[in-house]
Amino acid sequence: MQDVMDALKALGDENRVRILLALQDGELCVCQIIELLGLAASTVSKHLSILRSARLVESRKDGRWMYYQLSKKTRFPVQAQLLRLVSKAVHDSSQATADRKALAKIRKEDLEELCQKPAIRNRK
Amino acid sequence: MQDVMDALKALGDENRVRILLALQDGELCVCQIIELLGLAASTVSKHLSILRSARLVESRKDGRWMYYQLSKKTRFPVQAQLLRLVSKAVHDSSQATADRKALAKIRKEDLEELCQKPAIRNRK
DNA sequence: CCTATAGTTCGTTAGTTGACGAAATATAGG
DNA sequence: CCTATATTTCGTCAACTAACGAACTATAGG
Repeated sequence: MQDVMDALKALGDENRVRILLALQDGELCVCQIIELLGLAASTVSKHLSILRSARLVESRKDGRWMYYQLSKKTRFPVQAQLLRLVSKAVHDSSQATADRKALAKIRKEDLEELCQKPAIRNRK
Repeated sequence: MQDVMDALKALGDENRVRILLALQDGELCVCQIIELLGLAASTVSKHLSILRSARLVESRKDGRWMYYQLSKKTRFPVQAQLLRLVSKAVHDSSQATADRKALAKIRKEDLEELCQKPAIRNRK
C-alpha cells in the first residue's frame, strides 16, 4: 500500500503534476523544468526528488546536466496508469494547455542559453 | 484541473483511501467508519467532508444516521476511475486485507449497538 | 418538551509541506 | 588547478494538515 500512497501523495501537488505532464513528450533537463514552472532551482530539485522516490520519474546525468524522464511503464505499471489517467483528465485544462505551449518554446531553445537564463522569479 | 487536483489531494491520505475502499461494498454509517478506523468522530467527519468536496463520496441522512457511499461513476468518471485503479493496486496489501476482514464483522453488528460503542481510542 | 444520541463545527496543537536563499557538490573547460 | 555553471542539500519560515476534545445541531423517542 505504501508505494501507491507515495505516488498519490506525489500527485497531490499541482507543480509536480505539471512536471509529469511536461515529461510526457520526452525527457527534460532540470533547467528546462525550472523555466517552465518559474520556481527556484532548489524547489524544483526537491519536487523532482519526491517524484523519483515515488517512482514516477527516473533521472540520468549527462555532464553538467541532469535529465529526468517518466519511469518505464513496464517497471512501475501502477504509477504509469495513474499518470495516464490524470493526464487525460486534465488535458484540456487551461493550465495544461498553457504549459504545452510554453514547453514547445522551451524545447526549441538552446540548452546552454536557457540554463544561464535566470528563472522568472530571480530576474532583476 | 482543480477538480482532479482536489481528488488527488483527497487520495493522498491513507485513512481517506481506507474509507473509500470500505465503501466499495456498499454504503456505511459514520459510526461504522469510526469503528473501522479507530479515530475520533470529529476526525472521521472531517475526512468525509474532504472526500465529499472532492466528489469521491455522496451522503444521505436517515434519521439519526448519516450514510456515505461512493459517488456515482456516471456523474464523476475521473474520480471513479482513480479509485478503481487505486483499489486494484492496494487490494492485496496487508492493510486492505485487514480492513476487509474487520469490515465484514462491523457490517454484521447491530447499528444501534455499534453506534453507542465508543471508538477504540476513547474506550476506558 | 426533555433527554440521549449521531454527527458536524470550532478551536487548538503538533507535525508536515512548499517555498526560498545560501552553502555544498560535481563537472566542463580553460 | 581554477573558475564558472548545474544541480542538490541544508536551514528557515509561513502555510497547511490531521488529530483531538468541547461545544453545537438535529433527530428520535419517551
